[in-house]
Amino acid sequence: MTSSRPSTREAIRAAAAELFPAGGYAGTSVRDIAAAAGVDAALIIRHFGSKEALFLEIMQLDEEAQPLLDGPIDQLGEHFIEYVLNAGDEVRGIFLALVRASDSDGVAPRLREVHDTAFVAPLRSRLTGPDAEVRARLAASLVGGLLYSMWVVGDEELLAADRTDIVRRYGALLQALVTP
Amino acid sequence: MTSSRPSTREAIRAAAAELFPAGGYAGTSVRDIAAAAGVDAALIIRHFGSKEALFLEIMQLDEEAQPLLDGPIDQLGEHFIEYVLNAGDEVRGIFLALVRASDSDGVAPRLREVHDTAFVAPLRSRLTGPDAEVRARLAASLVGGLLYSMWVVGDEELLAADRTDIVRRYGALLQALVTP
DNA sequence: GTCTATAATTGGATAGAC
DNA sequence: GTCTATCCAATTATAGAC
Repeated sequence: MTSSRPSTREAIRAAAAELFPAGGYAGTSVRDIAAAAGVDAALIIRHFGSKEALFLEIMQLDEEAQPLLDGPIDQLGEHFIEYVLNAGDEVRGIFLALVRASDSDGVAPRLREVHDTAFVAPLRSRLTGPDAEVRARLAASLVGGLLYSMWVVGDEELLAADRTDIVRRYGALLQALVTP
Repeated sequence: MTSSRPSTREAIRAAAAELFPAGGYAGTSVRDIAAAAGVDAALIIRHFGSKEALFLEIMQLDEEAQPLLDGPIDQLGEHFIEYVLNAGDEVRGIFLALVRASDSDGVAPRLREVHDTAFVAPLRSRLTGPDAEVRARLAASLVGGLLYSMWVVGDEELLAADRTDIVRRYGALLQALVTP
């Protein structure tokens, strides 16, 4: 609002959003971000306070990234897996960067938060029954496990496999937690 | 073999095996390891070549860490989940440290290797059918997802939940991939 | 084999001119 | 708001005495 040139701050944000997931938190220096953004390194600290503050400001999910869960309950499993596989680089990048930087005290709570809002809460909202809480969290484990093996581990055979087959098979497992 | 005092090298190994999983790769300095081991920092480089070489020498699974898979095939799901939950700090520590350091080019292949030998291969060996390969890798995703949510994310409700309940529920999902 | 001292680099963050 | 110059701390790794 007070800025006369909004481009600088946005350029830093855009560069950070690209470099942090690619190179990791420790592997991405403030100077790297500054160079990619075409600005001076000092401006990053001046605008965001610290490297970690910038990281945490970028690595969060806005409301729009929440998956739609309007569909029929008996297809929730497949639909959610399909969403996770297609949900674009943004969610995947945030997930990846947070997981790999989660040994830092500052980012560990953020990973919990993103995991909760992206996986647990949407599933929890549509589950019923006495064990809904545990089932929702196991469901979130299952979903996170797919992201883990494909993008953290980088399982080549899984990445090369037929996506509709994965959606069908893995979605059926998720469905078993949703409607036991 | 050539060393007159095997204690130094072992002391370094022990300290590294404890500090790396706890503090992460970037968060653990050579000096930290040296202090914990009660040796000089220069000896670490002299004995292992580099920090990364030490990390990679520690963060691997020896054969003994492989789970036994002798039991009945129709209880493999529960047994494997039970193994993963109880399999001690060693496997968990290696898994954790590798996941969080997997943005480095040097450790990414090692994570794939450990994931393969600890999760994929044991399951793959007991699966039959045309889609055994994909099913084994989805099963490994499922298993890794549980470790992810409990130990990387640190889902408190899941950690506090009844383990036998988790084994029963999550094991049933794994079983559905083993014997469809 | 071990340790002291230090090199050589890189990092985040700051001060102050413009 | 922006940039130049720099500080200061921390890192891995090495050289050489003992």
